[in-house]
Amino acid sequence: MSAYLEGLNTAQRDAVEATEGPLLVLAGAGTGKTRVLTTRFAHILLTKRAFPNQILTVTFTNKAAREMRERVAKIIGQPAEGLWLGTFHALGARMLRRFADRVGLQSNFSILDPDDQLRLLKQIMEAARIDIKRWPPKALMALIQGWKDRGFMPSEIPSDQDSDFANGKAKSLYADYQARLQTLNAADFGDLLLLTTHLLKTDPEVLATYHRAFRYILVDEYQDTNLVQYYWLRLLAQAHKNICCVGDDDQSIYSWRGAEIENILKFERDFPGAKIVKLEANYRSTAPILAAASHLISHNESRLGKTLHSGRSNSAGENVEIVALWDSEEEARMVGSRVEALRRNGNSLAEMAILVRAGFQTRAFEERLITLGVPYRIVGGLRFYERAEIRDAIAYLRVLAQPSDDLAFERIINTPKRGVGDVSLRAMHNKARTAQISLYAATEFLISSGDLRGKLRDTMKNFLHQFEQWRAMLGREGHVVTLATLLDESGYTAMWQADKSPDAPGRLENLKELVRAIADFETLQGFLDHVALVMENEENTSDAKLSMMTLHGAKGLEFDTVFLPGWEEGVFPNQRALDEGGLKSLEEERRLAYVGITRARERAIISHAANRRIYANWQASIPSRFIEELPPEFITTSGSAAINKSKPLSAPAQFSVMASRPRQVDHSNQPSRASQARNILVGTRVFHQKFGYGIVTAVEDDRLDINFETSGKKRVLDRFIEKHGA
DNA sequence: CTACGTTGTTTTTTT
DNA sequence: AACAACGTAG
Repeated sequence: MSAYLEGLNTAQRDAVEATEGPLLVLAGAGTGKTRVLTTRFAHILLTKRAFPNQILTVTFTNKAAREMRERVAKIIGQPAEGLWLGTFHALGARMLRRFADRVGLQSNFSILDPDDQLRLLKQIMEAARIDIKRWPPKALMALIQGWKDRGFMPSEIPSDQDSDFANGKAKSLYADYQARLQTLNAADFGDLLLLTTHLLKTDPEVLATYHRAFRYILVDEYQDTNLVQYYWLRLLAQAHKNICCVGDDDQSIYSWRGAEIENILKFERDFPGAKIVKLEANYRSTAPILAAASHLISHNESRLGKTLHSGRSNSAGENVEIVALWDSEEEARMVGSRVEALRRNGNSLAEMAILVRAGFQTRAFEERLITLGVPYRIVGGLRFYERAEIRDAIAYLRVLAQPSDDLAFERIINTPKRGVGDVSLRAMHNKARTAQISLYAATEFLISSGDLRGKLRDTMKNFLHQFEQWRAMLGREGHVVTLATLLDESGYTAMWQADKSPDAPGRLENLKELVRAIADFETLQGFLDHVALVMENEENTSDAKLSMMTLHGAKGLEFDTVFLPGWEEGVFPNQRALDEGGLKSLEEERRLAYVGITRARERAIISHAANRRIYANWQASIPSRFIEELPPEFITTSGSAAINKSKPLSAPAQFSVMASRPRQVDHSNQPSRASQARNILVGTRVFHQKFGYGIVTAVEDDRLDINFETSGKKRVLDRFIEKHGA
């Protein structure tokens, strides 16, 4: 047997070796899915079934694509270049650029981000005299996205999929929007797939081109595909039928973004003669964690049904913990002290994560971790390319690359301030509309025609002249120098230098980083594509930090220790999801819980609080139904608000009383051991529930002066502190 | 054009 | 409660 096949289990090897015909690999969490995918890729190459560029490999995230590329390179022993390996959108863009003229675009079309889309839609709605207050543009954007996700061009929307948005005008607004995109020479994310699919469907030449190109197709995370992606794949696979989809129906958590769990559930029907391989041996987690996850997910109806079993030789481990707390603050304290305890036992922060259902939950933990001085990072906050200064700089580049990019032009025409107000801008818009030209061209026209007068005329003339110089420079000296020059000469850098807000220096730093980043790209177009499609920030992962993120953000990751707080009805399962999607959503929430638990290698700590602050006021909450769905023999329950079944501690009464006055406990931050023997001297390192760690600087009876590490000097009563250093 | 007051919003968001 | 986005006044 070939070396690369060794070490695979039987199912994995089956999945690798079944190269011909359709194959669905149902890969449970932690069963070696990526390994199978990359080994399969290598196997096809090494058995000489295809050349590297004849394999189409599709992922959802850039991260997954990158990982795959690295692993493939390792196996084939050379840098994996010229491959068709990337995200659906990146590959779609690549195809669309090649055949752009067939859908009325030029191959250098811009890719709009959601922000641009929204502004454009707003303009279109205003032009159609639609009341934006009554019909929010955001809703239209969602509607159009939904249509695109399902593969409908404006003319193809079936009547039962139409909407009564804006009294039934949605469809025609969608058509207006598409027409507008075409004149702007732009495409949105949805178009990258919608238009390529349309081409594959209607243009035999395009279809034949790619049938010739791809002999094998590999798809990752198939459970997350939406309808267009499914059509796209089916059209491409038609010729050779060698399509291998890897996925896990139990980890489908993006239905609200158009993902169709049906795609994976009906794979056999879609691809006749399909083979199915199930990967069920989990190499990641301990037996109790697997048991908990499996038991929980078995409550779902619509699933293909896999049973994970441990493939680990040392699968014994701690039970999954359920900790019942009084309120969200106590929950944060519990997590904080557990983190510290684990750390003292030699566990790295890099191997711990707090996974929450919704972003607002991170706040309590952040506060606590800051107090304790525990380094953490929030994964999935504002991304580099979403920052205002970066988007501005990129808008400059977009206008440079394509003067007709009106959205970019509009963004920067008055940034920094050039005295262009509503009135002037409207004049430009008017000209552009009536003459069917771009804003850039319209401005040019208004300058030479003399419609633009006085100071503004000079400013604009200079502005456009600058662009021409930069464009000349781009050809002469390349994009790196040009960007740096442009930022200075346009006055953009100066604008932030003059800004005295505290985040201005950081923004300038970001701009420098952007100039550094652009150097990695050969062409300006290449960079702009990267920016549009690979929106992510490389973070220095050098120092170990605890990770905090949403459950959605955690998919595909794993940690030794996973904290799963907020398992309360309403929060998780999320009430709004339940209201909107009923049973289907409940099942998706349950899959989310499954994803959360299966992130853990060694221990999972689930918690819930009896009281939680929602917006302004406190609300009593009850434990999540998911907790009852865990197997009792593999869980251990504890915590101050635990309902102790052995003692008759009438829980409901306790809840109702306390729920009415939750603040009462909130401020009684009593340390747990208030009456321990005191032996505190000047210089002792102590801990205070509210202020964190500090050194005692003076002692006076029961009062202590303490210099706290994070909150400075304070005088506190000695019963509020704990000696540290146990 | 900017500043201030009012209003609405607050689940998840791979591209 | 907190904050962003929007509209109106200066």
